[in-house]
Amino acid sequence: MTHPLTLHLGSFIPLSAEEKTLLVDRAKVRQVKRREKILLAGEVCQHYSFVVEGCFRLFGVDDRGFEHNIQFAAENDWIADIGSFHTQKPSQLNIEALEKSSIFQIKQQDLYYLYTHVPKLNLIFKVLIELKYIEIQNRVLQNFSSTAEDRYLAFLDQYPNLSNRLPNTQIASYLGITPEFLSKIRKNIQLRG
Amino acid sequence: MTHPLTLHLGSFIPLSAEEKTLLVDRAKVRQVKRREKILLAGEVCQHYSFVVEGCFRLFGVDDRGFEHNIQFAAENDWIADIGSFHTQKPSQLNIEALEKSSIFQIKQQDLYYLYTHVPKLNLIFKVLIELKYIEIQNRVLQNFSSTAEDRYLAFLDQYPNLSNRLPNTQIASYLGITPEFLSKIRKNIQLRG
DNA sequence: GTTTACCCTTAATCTAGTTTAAGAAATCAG
DNA sequence: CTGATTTCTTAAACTAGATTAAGGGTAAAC
Repeated sequence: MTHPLTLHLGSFIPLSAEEKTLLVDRAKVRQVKRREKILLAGEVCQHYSFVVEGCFRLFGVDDRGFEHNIQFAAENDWIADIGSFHTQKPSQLNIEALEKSSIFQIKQQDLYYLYTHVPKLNLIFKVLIELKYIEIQNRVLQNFSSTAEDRYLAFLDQYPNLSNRLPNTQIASYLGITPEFLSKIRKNIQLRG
Repeated sequence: MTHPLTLHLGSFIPLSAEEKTLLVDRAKVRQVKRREKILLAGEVCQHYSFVVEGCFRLFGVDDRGFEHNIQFAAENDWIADIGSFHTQKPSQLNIEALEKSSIFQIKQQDLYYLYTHVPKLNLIFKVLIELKYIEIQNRVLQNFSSTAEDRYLAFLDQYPNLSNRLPNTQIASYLGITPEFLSKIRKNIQLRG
């Protein structure tokens, strides 16, 4: 009855039954396997994806082939390469499921159709992008807090539910350190705390 | 005659004479001295500022008192703590003029007034935020490109005009290295190139 | 339900970047 | 124009974090 997507978007500004129908008709459900990628670097990001269940990572690969996690998204969060989606230029990033997941996807053309037929979505998605902007800016700030240990503690604080759920390799990649060094940090914290 | 602000915003979507008037009435010109701060950490960011002339930096201060530049903004660019502006929560960041500057400022309440009276500004500012999002995401990606030298070369590429204009201390703070190490990098590049 | 692939930890060695210091060069305000 | 402040460079000693390697543990998949 209550569609997860209308429930989520309606929490910003209430939506009429009509508006909900327009929305639901353009959101396609999709099951994603663990390790499956829903965006490959080189492709244009064609969808905004809303996570109903599971967990994803947005990551880039550097010149030397190392992966770097930029962002995680779990239940009730959105994931997309916002840059590629809006410019329709190839993405430099990948989006991969870290767990078996279930998502709703809205295609770029459909979102722009919805923008004109449900004008309040313009406002809602402006707010969503603002929130994502704040998230990524906090990430830049967090990277400043000098030591890797400080950054790890900040990560624990910010994602208490994800820290038990994600493998250390993924957390290390997010923090910009090696898994080995994350092990060292954990040991040091244990010895003291 | 052609106001810098309407010229800039009109380049996204043309504005009527009436819309221009509404806009210009709510944009206050301001002269800013070198070193003067237009946002202090702890304050709420009350303005979007459009740079007509001069140059600004957005920066945070870490636990140990070190400053870290997140973003620069020169002519025809906007600067604000988007997070603080939209949530109306205290900012963790500062905005400081790196040169004697001239700007137009729009207050938060005025921008929201304009959103309702000039609806297309909703769309224009959504695009502006998208562009800022892409800029900061590229910054996160750039920080991945392994060595500090690579990051410096990427910086030169991305801001060819700013690299001659900014002191090395500011560039080093943006790259996340010490000015001393930036000197070393420059020397190494010279010895080879 | 077991085999295979992934994941975590520890430790030794190594390196990119920091710190400290100090003199030379450039820039700014009066 | 000039003194004062900021900025740039060099170099030596130091440290946070990477790399490599290797053994044991855990969870996924057939």
